[in-house]
Amino acid sequence: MSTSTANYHHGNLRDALLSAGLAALEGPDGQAPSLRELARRTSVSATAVYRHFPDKQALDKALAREGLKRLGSEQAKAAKRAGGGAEGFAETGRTYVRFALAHPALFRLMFTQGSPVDDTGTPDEARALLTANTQALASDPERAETLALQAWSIAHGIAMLMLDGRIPADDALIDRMLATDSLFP
Amino acid sequence: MSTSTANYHHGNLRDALLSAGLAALEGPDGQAPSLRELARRTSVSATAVYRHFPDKQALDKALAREGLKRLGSEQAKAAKRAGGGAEGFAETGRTYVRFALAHPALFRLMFTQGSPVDDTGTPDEARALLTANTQALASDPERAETLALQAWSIAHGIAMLMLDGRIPADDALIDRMLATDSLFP
DNA sequence: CGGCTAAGTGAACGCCGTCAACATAGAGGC
DNA sequence: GCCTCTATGTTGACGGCGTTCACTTAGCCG
Repeated sequence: MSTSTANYHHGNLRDALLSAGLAALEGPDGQAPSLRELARRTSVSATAVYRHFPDKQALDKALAREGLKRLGSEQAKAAKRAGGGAEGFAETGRTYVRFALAHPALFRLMFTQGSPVDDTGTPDEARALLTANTQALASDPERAETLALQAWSIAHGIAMLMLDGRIPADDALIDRMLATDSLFP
Repeated sequence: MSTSTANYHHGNLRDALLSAGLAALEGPDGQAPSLRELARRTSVSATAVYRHFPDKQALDKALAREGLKRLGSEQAKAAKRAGGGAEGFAETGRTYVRFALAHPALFRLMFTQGSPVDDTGTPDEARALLTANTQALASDPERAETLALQAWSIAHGIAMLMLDGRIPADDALIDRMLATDSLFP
């Protein structure tokens, strides 16, 4: 979120709404908050929201973008902590799944929200990490791209299946499923 | 009452609602239909639905169950057509992803709907196939279970990322990503 | 044939997202 | 220093949603 400070009139509503939204998404209900609920929590009328977002979807998209940013930064931190390389790459995968389990509603929102084709050319950090890591680990660039998509898919699949209760949300299981030597010969 | 055919009174509403629901889920809007919308399409008042389902979620669950059944049967057919074995197993994966792309709203509903822990002990066909295939292909039973979850996750991940527009929904790409020799050494 | 119950109806409630019309606070030109 | 202009807020209303309640009806069973 941006850095602005003053809450002069009623406040810099945009940031306040995003904060309230992120807070609500961490709530125990696991539900995406409604626009009216967010307005209520910010002590503002529902229609005030429309001064800052054209519609609810735009608000959701902004929340999703913030979520992506956080995921990327956590992954980068984890990879660095692991010392980069293959082990760092593996750590980004584990972090991906753990992030989903730690912030289920936010994670869902991040991917429910429309395709990111509209992004401004700069890919998010998570994606950049993925590309960089796979290119470093594979010789052939085509093989690198396939590897990137495969790695993303398996992490995403594990995350989703665990969120949906299809697979036990077990930390040890995450490790076992993502063990690099049992994947990608 | 006879459970099957007649639409004497106003019809066997339950089946009619499920049919309408499945039809709506195939629609181009990619949206899950509302309870009222389904009632309208069945020429019945909204509250009539509550004679057959305790709430909307129960209706959705019934639709999800039907979707799972169809997926399982398509997978079984595909595996048989491929002659079983490793190639048959690979074919179930491809079929999984193609099913998701062919019926996006239904597929989403199938997994959005609460955990199937409440099922009656008999797992769905898709799951049974997965277990059987992996047990046949791996020696160690623990390795078989891991393999099953990994295979499920990567197929599910590809499906979801393609549905969400994160990855191009390209048939050739599905094949490339699921190529067995590039996964699972 | 008459009553019982399963299956349908309509009105109403409190949510939701959104629109149109109106209010106001603060900035900036005169 | 006042006055206007605009950005930001408010109220009220609309139609749609899921759900509850009180009511009607249709067909079976004794």
